[in-house]
Amino acid sequence: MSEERKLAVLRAIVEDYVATHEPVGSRTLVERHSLGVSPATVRNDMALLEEEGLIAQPHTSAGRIPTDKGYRLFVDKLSTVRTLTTAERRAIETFMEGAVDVDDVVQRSVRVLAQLTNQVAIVQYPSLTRSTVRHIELVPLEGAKILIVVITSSGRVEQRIIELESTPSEQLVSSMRSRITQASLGQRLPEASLRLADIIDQFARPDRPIVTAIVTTLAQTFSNERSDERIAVGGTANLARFGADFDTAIRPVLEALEEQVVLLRLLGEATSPSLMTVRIGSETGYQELATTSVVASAYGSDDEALATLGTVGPMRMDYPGTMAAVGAVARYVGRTISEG
Amino acid sequence: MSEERKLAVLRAIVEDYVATHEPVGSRTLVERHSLGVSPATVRNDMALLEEEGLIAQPHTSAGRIPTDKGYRLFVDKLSTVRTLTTAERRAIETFMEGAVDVDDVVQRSVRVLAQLTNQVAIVQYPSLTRSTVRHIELVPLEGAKILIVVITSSGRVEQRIIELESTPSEQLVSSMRSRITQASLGQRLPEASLRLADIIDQFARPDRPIVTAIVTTLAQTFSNERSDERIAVGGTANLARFGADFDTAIRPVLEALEEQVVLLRLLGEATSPSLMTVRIGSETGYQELATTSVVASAYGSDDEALATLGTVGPMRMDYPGTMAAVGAVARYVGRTISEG
DNA sequence: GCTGGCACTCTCGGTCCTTAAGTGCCAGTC
DNA sequence: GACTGGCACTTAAGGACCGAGAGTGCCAGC
Repeated sequence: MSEERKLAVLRAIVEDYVATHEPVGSRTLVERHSLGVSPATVRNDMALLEEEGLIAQPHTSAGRIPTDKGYRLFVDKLSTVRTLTTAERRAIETFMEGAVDVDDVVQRSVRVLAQLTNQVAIVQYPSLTRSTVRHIELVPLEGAKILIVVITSSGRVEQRIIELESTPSEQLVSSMRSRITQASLGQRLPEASLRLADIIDQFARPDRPIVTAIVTTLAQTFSNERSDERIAVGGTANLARFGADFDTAIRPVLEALEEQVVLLRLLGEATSPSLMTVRIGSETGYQELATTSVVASAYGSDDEALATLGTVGPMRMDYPGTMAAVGAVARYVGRTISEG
Repeated sequence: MSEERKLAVLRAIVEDYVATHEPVGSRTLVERHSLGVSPATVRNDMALLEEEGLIAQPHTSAGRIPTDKGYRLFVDKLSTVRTLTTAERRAIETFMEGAVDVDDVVQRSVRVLAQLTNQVAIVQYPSLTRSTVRHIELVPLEGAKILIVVITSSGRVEQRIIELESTPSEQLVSSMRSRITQASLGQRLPEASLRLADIIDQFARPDRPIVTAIVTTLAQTFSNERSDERIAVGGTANLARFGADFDTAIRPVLEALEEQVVLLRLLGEATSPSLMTVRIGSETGYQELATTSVVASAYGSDDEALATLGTVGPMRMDYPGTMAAVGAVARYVGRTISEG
């Protein structure tokens, strides 16, 4: 009894099942892969694999399919990392080049990822709370309105227009601008938000209502959780490829896609860039997604993760290919965004 | 032979079929609606309606279902306009209140529309080419970079950051700002784009490279067709309610939703606000959407349409209810956006 | 430890039949 | 002349049945 062969059998089962979408039996397995043993031997191995909970049979007389645990082992130990073909690399580049701003980068990346993987692609917009303040601008508009613009290190530009109770003098505006800049430049947004509270006292009492209004708006913008939760989704039409098991495979995914909270949990926390997460079936933590897997990766600049992106697809997916695509797009997006 | 009764029968068929999703026969029709005649009489009417192409039977021994033409007649002549319940009105208000900017308004409206109609909702972002320039700002950043901000009458804020070949003097910046403002303020974006070309000559020759760079970027931003095509989609999970006819009803819609061009054609041109379009089945112009209908309405300020929004759903939908919801949301969004 | 052989199990795809729903038409009635 | 009751006809849907095919588990032998 060879332990290696047992794992080779598991690998063969996963690969065949992913390719054919049909339970794979001992005979076809021997035919397609040169295992050098007879079907009967393979059957013995299969019995053991089944005992270990790595494969299962849908019906007594059917072939085997991998279980969550089987895929997990496959992903962890058995799969060989695939690199993208040059055609695929070029596809990413042509698709992404010409993006004019961060929003555009995100939207294009969602499309290219969906197209590469033939799955549903999800891209989280660069996190506000993780980026730093690069520039702050106050622009008086007509009336007593003022435009507040914040540019972050991730290239994101947030703007608010608010109406003040009276028109501030040019001097006051420029004084606010410089003090606000001084307090927040280079700071993480949450910290900047804290620091700003202090500067109100630095202004003359009559000016304080105006300063307060502006600082409050800024603080809100900095800690805007809504922006942190923004997500782009694409490739839903690929759900059609899941096969006909509509209720088990498609409806739950569609429902999950409508729920931002669920999506965020699926993508997971962005820790360090180039960190790849694979959640298989029940590992997603949602019972309805028991036949679904999620491949996600953080993206960002060299040292720091800005957000995450990934794909949602059937558990029986091409893991090496998907992981390669997700990784490549994440690297590309990270580079593009940190370049500006 | 009463012409009125014939139409009453058609109305009853549409209403019943929409409610039950099953072909409706003469017996059940008489039972459910008090038509005051016998099934046999209804059968005669049905035969005539079928001759006119208003209803059809899927199989010889089945009941009748409305045809495209039947729904069309129903929508045009037979349906009574429904008004929203106060609960529904309140739902719109609570959902929409607290929107911080235009993007937020659009995203919220898509959700509320999907929820009200139980269908897929589509909202086009306010058209850039249809709005006018409200404010333009040039903000020098560190290095030779400059931030260009455009605020449009629809509340949309577009911004670009470009790198100039050299740092412009403060004087030049303020001169550019005022001339650009003068040339474009209040103008439609496409017109503003044209006018800007002329102001380059007004500057001294050494400054022209910088002016040209900025003006070119602005012109691009003004005529940015990408923004004109931006669309938000929501409620895809409602596709699950279409029933089990996956290939005919769900896949085509998912595919259409991925194609912005198709979506834009479905929504149609925004002409005047409060104009409602209903496209039924083959009227959509796409063979794949033969069992699908689109209800769309333009929205905008009182006198002018900014963009369109609507829903995509099964041909067998509750037309009065959907039209009421689309109309109400369109009015609400139009009001919100034109207010600021 | 591997293999061939064999009995066993279970799904899948047809076929056949019955049931139920609905129609169209005709002759009769008000 | 318009409506109605009755009746023969059509068809889809659901259930029972059956055979074929694929695959397994196990055992005896090499």
